[in-house]
Amino acid sequence: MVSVLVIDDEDDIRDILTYNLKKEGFIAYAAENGEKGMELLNSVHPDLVLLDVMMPGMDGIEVCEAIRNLPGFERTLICFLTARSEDYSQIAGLDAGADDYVSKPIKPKVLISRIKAMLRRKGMAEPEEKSADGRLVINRDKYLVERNGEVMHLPRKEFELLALLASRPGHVFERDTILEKVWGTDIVVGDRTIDVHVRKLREKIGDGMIKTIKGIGYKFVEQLG
Amino acid sequence: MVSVLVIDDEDDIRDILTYNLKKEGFIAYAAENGEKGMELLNSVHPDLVLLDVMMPGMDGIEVCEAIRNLPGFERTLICFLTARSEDYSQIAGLDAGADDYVSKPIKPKVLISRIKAMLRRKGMAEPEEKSADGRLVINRDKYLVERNGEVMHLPRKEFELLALLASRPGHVFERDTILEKVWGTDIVVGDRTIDVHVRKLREKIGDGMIKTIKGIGYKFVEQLG
DNA sequence: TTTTTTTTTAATGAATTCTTAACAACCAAT
DNA sequence: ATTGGTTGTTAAGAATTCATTAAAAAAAAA
Repeated sequence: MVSVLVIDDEDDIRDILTYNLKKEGFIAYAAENGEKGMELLNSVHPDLVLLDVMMPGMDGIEVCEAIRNLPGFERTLICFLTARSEDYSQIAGLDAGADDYVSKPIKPKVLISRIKAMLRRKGMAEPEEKSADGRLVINRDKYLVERNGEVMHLPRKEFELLALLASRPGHVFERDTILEKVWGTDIVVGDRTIDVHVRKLREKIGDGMIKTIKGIGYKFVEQLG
Repeated sequence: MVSVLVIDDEDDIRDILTYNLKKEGFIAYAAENGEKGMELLNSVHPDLVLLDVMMPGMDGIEVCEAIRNLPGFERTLICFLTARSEDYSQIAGLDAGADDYVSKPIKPKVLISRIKAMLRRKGMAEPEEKSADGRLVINRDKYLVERNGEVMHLPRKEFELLALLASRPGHVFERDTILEKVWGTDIVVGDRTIDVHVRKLREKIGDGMIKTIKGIGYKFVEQLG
């Protein structure tokens, strides 16, 4: 399931976009400014961010740079929403790491097709991911994990769970977030399912890598000296 | 606690920067040239390096590259200090992996805000998150509370209660408000429940942080001169 | 298909966290 | 001092949450 975060200060735009995104089967979230956007980003971990350039407070460029510099969000797609009057080349010059631009006024159909194109592109070359602490190398397209030179294969769910947790060492992922990111929103699984998968992961990658935060969720341990 | 290493050959600059950094709650170190800087880097492992570009001996660019190639310092932030006369684009062209640039003459306030922006992007703890007396850091992202460098884990209710009180130091939260925010509206708990949680918090974060306002509620102490 | 692997559930027990209850201490107003 | 109301403290046991196991169900592979 693909989730999209819309950050725009205009109420109408947010409503139109989230409505159309949901109609297309995306999970849509919205924030009215950069600061709130960054908060939501942390909690929902979207696959794509639609980002208005001109906003009061933290503008789109700043938000984009902030996202690009946030560990764990390297693979998050960013698409700028620009007013027609704004000079495209200027924005391109200020390129802060966005994946695409769409000009206002936004035609929902155009936006959706651009989004799908971005996702398609992203689906092609997937570089290997490294967890921040360097002790674990995660190879996304082969579902392989390397630990101290030892390569092991993990089943899909276990792999996705590990990849999520390891994407931000130290960050506590709530159980809901884990369910949403690994299992999706439509499928319903019992509460113990996560535990069992964590159990298997701990068995395979070694105890102590994944820590339980009782009442909240799980986290991947941070770099230790 | 965030530590910063200043590498600059001018005594005045080093003094001004370390003074301002310490005033802001950072731990500051200084070195007068690249070689000594690299030594200090190894021993103190700072979160951020402020690096003068023009220095006798090893210049800033070289130091930056050296840091970037040093295992264990991939996440160390680097910020160049550049003289206005130096061509920004040239430095940008020589980009050796720095995270930001600040032009001389350096205005401390500008520098501090740039540093905070960098830390925010990097997802690191900011001095801003500190509570009133500067000795408590509440990190919701990691569900951790840090006190005098000692990190501790709090159970959910205690954490939420502390986060609420510390969100507005000095503000008195009524017992009803606390119940509503931390426990929710539907659940009903007895009168002593809050007290017990406050008791446990005081035990863990130290007495004197949370004050009782008899007949009203509780507050987190304000900034003390 | 059959076999194997992966995923989910269910059940039990352990651990942590939360709440209560009883009483002590405190403060302000009689 | 006495009273009434509020908060502090403590310890016990409720309630919640998680770990673990085994086995069933589903999915993938042979």
